[in-house]
Amino acid sequence: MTGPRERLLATAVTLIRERGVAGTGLAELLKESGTARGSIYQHFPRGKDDLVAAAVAEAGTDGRATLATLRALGDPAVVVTAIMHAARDTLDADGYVHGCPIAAGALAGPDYPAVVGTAGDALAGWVEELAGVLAATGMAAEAASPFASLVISVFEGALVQARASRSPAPFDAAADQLALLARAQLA
Amino acid sequence: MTGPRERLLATAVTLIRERGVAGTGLAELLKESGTARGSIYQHFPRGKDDLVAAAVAEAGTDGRATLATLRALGDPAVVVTAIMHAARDTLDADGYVHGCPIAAGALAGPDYPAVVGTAGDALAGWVEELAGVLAATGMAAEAASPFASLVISVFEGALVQARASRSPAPFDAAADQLALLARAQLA
DNA sequence: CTTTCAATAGACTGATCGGTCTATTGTCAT
DNA sequence: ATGACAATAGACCGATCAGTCTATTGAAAG
Repeated sequence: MTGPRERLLATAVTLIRERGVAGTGLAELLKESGTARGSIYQHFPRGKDDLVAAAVAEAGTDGRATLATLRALGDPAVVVTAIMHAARDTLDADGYVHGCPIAAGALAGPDYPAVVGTAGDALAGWVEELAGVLAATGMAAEAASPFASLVISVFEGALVQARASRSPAPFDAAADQLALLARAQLA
Repeated sequence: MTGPRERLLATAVTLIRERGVAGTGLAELLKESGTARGSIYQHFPRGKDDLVAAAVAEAGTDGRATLATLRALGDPAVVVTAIMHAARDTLDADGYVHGCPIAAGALAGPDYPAVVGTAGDALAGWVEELAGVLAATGMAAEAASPFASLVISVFEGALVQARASRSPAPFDAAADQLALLARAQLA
């Protein structure tokens, strides 16, 4: 088994995906992760804001690594459809319970300044990574960055819409049109 | 001055836009709105879940009415750029403090089932209204609905991204590319 | 005038919040 | 073996949580 730090981070990611930052209590986090209360402040001296910010950062780098693997798909249109379909399938298999931990962090509000800042960094990292993938698979450098930003916006927004309506439709609609737009960007 | 019900709803919308549903306490809501505690349960017998759901519903119909006015713009590409620019300007003037109340409701989690359901209805209403506007301004009926869904996704996602990074860039990137895609849908 | 009831002010509940503390156990490296 | 420190278990703190209650005021309708 891993240490308490890793357990806390992994459990925090799961809980904020479901309930948001303010909706996640430390008691539940400790019980769910099987960790002693003191271990929080051993690893995150500034408490919940620190802990959740670290969890968001970890989820951010994980997501970025996943984006990097899409380079192998070779075509921008295929890359964006793969992102949308993966999100749809994950959400559907999950019962529309879990959202994006980065979005949860971004909307955490003024009580959690470190969390919000970290979420901003994570999203910027995703856009940067995706722009690199798109450029490497044939998209013009000037087009890649704004298009990557758009794709991340679509991903986050479709996730909100899909969870609220308990339907994968927003991702299906997005996949087709983003593929069309990706091909238009190439010409 | 309006009655306590209207004050509660308006204040609830403002607070959940900033802090989310779980992050908004009733004590703050009462103080901010200048309302007696008992008035909550006079108008919303089931408490916070009911009250916030009503606030989300109200914000949903307000937003839908705003979308309806965009019919006057006459061109789908102009409609979508107007949405993105309006969101950008509002957010920028606001200091990136307030997000979308419907998104806040959609992510409220299992403690607020009425809120999440109402947020889903509100988003569906937005997509429906926007699809009608796009169809009325020249877009093919089959294309209008998925494109409207995409625009709402972009709006919600760009809002998350913009707030986290305190930058209007996501909306600017989105406006250009959605206009391009709108024109491609017409051909 | 009287009845009715929304609205107000505020005390009060039990539960939970995030955070601090003590004491003990376990596990390394010296 | 000893010292250092992470990890655990759990009591404890003041503050806040959503929700209930009583008492009083105000205003409109009969």
